[in-house]
Amino acid sequence: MAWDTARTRRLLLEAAVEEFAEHGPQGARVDRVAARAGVNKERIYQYFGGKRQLFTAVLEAELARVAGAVPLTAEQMADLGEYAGRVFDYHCAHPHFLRLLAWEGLEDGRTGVAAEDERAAHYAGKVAAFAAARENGLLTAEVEPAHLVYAVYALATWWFTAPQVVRMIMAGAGDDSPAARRAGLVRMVRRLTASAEDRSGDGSAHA
Amino acid sequence: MAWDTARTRRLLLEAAVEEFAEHGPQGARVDRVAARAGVNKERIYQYFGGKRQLFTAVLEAELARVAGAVPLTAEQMADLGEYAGRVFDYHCAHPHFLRLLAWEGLEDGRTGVAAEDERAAHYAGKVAAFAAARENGLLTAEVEPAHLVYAVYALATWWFTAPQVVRMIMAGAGDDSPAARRAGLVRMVRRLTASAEDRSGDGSAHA
DNA sequence: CAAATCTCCAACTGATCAGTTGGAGTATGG
DNA sequence: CCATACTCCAACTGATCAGTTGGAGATTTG
Repeated sequence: MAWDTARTRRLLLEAAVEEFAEHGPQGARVDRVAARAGVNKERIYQYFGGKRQLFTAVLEAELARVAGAVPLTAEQMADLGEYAGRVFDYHCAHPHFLRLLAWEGLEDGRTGVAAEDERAAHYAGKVAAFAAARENGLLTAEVEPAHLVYAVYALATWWFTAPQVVRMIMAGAGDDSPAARRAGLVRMVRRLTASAEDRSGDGSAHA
Repeated sequence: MAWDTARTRRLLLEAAVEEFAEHGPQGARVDRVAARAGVNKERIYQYFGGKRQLFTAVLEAELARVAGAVPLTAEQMADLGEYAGRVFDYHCAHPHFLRLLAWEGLEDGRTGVAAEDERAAHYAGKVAAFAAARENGLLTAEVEPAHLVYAVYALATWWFTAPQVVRMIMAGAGDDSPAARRAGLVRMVRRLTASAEDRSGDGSAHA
């Protein structure tokens, strides 16, 4: 049978995403990654170099996936609430990513940030789109575009980043389903980003 | 000289806060905690039981501190933007806490949440205060009170939770000082929480 | 088909670290 | 002033784990 090194590599990377998302760069066990992949752990050193590099590879792979998955089109720009909703949906469906990001944040300073240039460019694009929308009157001028970008991501993702706190906050509330969370998120982002003209309406002008 | 066991305990706890905030429950080293405290590590097992229990003790101690530090008074309730600003200020001054919380969030599910009942009650109090303010017309009725509580904390704390992402988002922006961040935060929370009457004004009615 | 190369793996190594132990020093109570 | 109990510590132990090695088998190439 022909060798399929690409498959072995892919199996290892998939296993590593799970392992690192679950346990973080410290808690992840190289042996477990190999076992999950059904491959000898020595392959990790051949293909990736070591645990550290494997983590970076995992982060870069997931970063690439997420960047393409939730694009910010001109249409999205007209209703940022719905855009935030889609970001929320993505992370509901792929809970690994924000865990990896959280671990990266906690390691921040100790090690460099993966793929920093591409990511910086990615976010610069978002900020530029927000700034353009503000020029066109689609977006409030009361708040800095960069701060609005911050708010959209903060509101869309904090559910996943501090799940234990969210659970306690929502404990009393009646409906705490993902759908209810999403609806609240969409409404909040609309309120936050709506321009003055839109705001004169009923607050759900975009619906 | 008289024994001062309380002091030894306190030294260990302070050292442990630093160590756990920096490296997390996995990465923290018992030997390092003892060295920082200038105490033999065996004391940790006598006073706290073990690494795990020490982490819980650390979390509970910090939780107690933060709960008292940023109260939500009736006066605060009238300007939630400023309340969010004070939460932000606290975490600027005490960066340990949110790191501990982030680690707790990542461990969520694997181990129980520390002091869950007190904390749940704490957040229930916030939600109740928001609900009351809504009745009084101080707060928008468009969004669930619990979701507004979520938003205030998400917006006030995400700076610290995903510092690497925030850095990239803010890269282009001119002024990215803590003061600028705080100002943006205050304005956003006001926009988000203002009731319909307030919103008819210029958006900074609370200033 | 033989030499060179690649894939795979079990077993090993050396370092690290949580947790323990035994004993020496120090206060306290009778 | 002695018995008891508490405080402190250096050295040890056993487990875990990242990373290595040497070799067995499969594949390619000339």
